Amino acid sequence: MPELPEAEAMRRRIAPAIEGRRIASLWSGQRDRGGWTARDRRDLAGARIEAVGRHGKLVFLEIEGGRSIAFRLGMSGRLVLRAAGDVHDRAAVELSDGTTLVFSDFRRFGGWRVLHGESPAEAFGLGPDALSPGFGPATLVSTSRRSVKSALLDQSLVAGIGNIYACESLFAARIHPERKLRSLEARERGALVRSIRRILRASIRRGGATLEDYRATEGEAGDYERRFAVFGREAKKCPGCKCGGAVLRAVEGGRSTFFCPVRQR
DNA sequence: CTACCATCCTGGTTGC
DNA sequence: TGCAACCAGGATGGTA
Repeated sequence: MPELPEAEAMRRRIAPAIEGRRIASLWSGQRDRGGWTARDRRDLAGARIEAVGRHGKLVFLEIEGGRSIAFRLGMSGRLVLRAAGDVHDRAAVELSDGTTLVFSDFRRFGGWRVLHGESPAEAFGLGPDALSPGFGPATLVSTSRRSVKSALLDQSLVAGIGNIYACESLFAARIHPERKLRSLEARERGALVRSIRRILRASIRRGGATLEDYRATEGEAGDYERRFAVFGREAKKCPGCKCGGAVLRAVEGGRSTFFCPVRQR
């Protein structure tokens, strides 16, 4: 559920307390024994965290010496500053000043990895971040027969877009989610990229979205979900135009897609 | 190549 | 009322 805007909101929330500090110790919960190797613990003790970065939905600690700890948030992952010990807490990084960064993930779809020299994007096979200059209309030029919706969810093509923002961006760009990627015209690719950028930025401005599984109860919750045009709004009136249609829900690859069949062609 | 399926996991919801 | 079945969702790996 945390997509790019939620990951960015988390990054911004935790960064000031972490950047420039040193790692004191690494903790993991009972069910994640082995989550840190002996080598990790040895190598990272005392190491300085230079920055908190993000690429797509990945949030990572950049550590001196070209190392990093990358957290993939999955469905319900959160990074919060508090003492570790809740049943859903999976890992924690304790800093020398007493601050603790906790990775809590009650659905356990997320995970974390320590990287030595490799960039997080490389390690996880991610395409360009959706808000970076590396992502543009050219990224969407393709011969692929798959749908534009499934392409947007492919993190190796473009990183950061999940089900929510794929639906919202396609609605904004007036493109039907089941269109084949290869069928998009140049102006549609341009419109889609602009919609993606605009919506992701707008959500970041509001602190991301907060819903169901992903509740930022331990931090300040964003409220961008109130701005959703189609996501989770099945059978409700299509907003933003006078088509008079209702939002439909279709299932593709076991995943819900929300769209307006009148507005999106 | 692509579409589909099950898998991981848990809490909330639905059905009996 | 109580409990079991079912469902959602991101990523992955397997199969048709």
